[in-house]
Amino acid sequence: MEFERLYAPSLKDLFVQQLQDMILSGELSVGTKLPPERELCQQMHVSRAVVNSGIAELSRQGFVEVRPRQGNYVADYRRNGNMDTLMALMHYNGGLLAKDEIRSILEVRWGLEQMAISRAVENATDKELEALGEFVDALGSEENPPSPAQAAELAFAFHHGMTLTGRNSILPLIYSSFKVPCTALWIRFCRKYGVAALHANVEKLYRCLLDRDAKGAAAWTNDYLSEAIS
Amino acid sequence: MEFERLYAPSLKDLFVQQLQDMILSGELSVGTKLPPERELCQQMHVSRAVVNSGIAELSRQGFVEVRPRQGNYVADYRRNGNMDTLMALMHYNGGLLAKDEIRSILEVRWGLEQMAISRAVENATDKELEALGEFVDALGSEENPPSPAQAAELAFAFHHGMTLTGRNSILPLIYSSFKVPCTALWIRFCRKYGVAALHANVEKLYRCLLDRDAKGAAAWTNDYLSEAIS
DNA sequence: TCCCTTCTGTGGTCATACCAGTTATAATAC
DNA sequence: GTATTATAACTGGTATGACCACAGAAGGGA
Repeated sequence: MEFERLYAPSLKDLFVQQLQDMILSGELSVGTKLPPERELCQQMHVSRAVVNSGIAELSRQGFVEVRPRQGNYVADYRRNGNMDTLMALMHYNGGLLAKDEIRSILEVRWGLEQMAISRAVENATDKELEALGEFVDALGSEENPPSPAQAAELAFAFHHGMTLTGRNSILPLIYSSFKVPCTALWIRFCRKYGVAALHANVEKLYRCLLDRDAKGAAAWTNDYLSEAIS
Repeated sequence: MEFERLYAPSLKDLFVQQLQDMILSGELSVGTKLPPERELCQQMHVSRAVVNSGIAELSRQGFVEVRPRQGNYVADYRRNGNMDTLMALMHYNGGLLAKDEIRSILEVRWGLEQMAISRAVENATDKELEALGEFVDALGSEENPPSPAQAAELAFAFHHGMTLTGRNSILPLIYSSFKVPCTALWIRFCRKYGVAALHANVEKLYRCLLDRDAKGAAAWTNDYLSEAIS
């Protein structure tokens, strides 16, 4: 018996979702001026605070451009979007990603991964590497075999931990921003090839780190990600 | 005569800033439990709505962890932060960046830039490249020489446009997230070496794109960024 | 024709009130 | 005395309504 976690959406959430639907489905095209907030309130039977905070969230996600005292406009989220836009797009598709987006994410990860590895090989202390090993062990644990979701979480913890050892203060922040899409892909990977395959992959990378083998790690990245991209 | 743009901070902004100060200065250490929102209201003489929305923003920025119906805790922003954290840190320092952070940003840009270039060389259409040329021209315009701020804006538009030509839907989103720190660094660069130097740099990259010269572009990245890092 | 004033509409902000879940405590049954 | 259950207090979550400041249009006067 497994029960999914319940989530009670607030009026604001519903408002945001409805506008996302309308924008992403093309019902509201880029550049369209939205009705005034007061009008939206009346039509949707909510207070203005709901609409206002909802619009603010949509603005953060790059779907709407707010021009104070002029009006709200549908923005070009493909062009001016940010990481939050990506999250919203993923959530909109129910956590699923289109093939094209998967490729894009893996390409970006390839770039970041290479840098993270080279920095980690150079700068990580033995103690830090030891701490990383615990994630690898947990991932391959036989008495407590992790579920795909837990495995993805552990893999993320490992990679994130690796970025922390690299003496680059920005990389962990970016990696954190990427947490949702990354774990989604790892879960996908586990369902397809099994948790053991993910463990083997991570362990191979971990060995390279322990051996301070930058070339091997880079080669691993190439193999693993180029395979996954195709 | 130059007048800076005025900003009228709201109560929420002031609240957020004060807590950022206290956290970043170490007055509130990681893990500390904040007083209940109602108590903060009384002490700071504002309504709970101000405190609540301010805490929500701090939570987005990774400075505070909200545990509903339990309390608010100071979070480990170095470990669990995201891009918003970086923005907040920059803003906190008045747009200035520490040497270490500059190096970090340039390193990350190095990784992303290489990917963006290789993708653009492969996929950009002639028409798209032509459109990019306008940014280069504007950057080097003699009748309307841009100010450092405008030049940085143009350089960003060029690089961002380049990512758009690469048929990778994620890269532009990341690049947009990076807009603030990137432009800050370009402004710094212009003040140091002049707008013309930035123009020369961008034009060199543009030539490589026109010639579909991936190697040359990669070499340019290495030269330009490794020089800037040191 | 131009400029100034006035008015209307817009989003920005805030204080209040109520809701729901957590936790500690006290009462109860065994 | 201990375990269990009911209760109350406290916490953050949310919705509402009202007021504010500014942009832009409309109108009147020089």
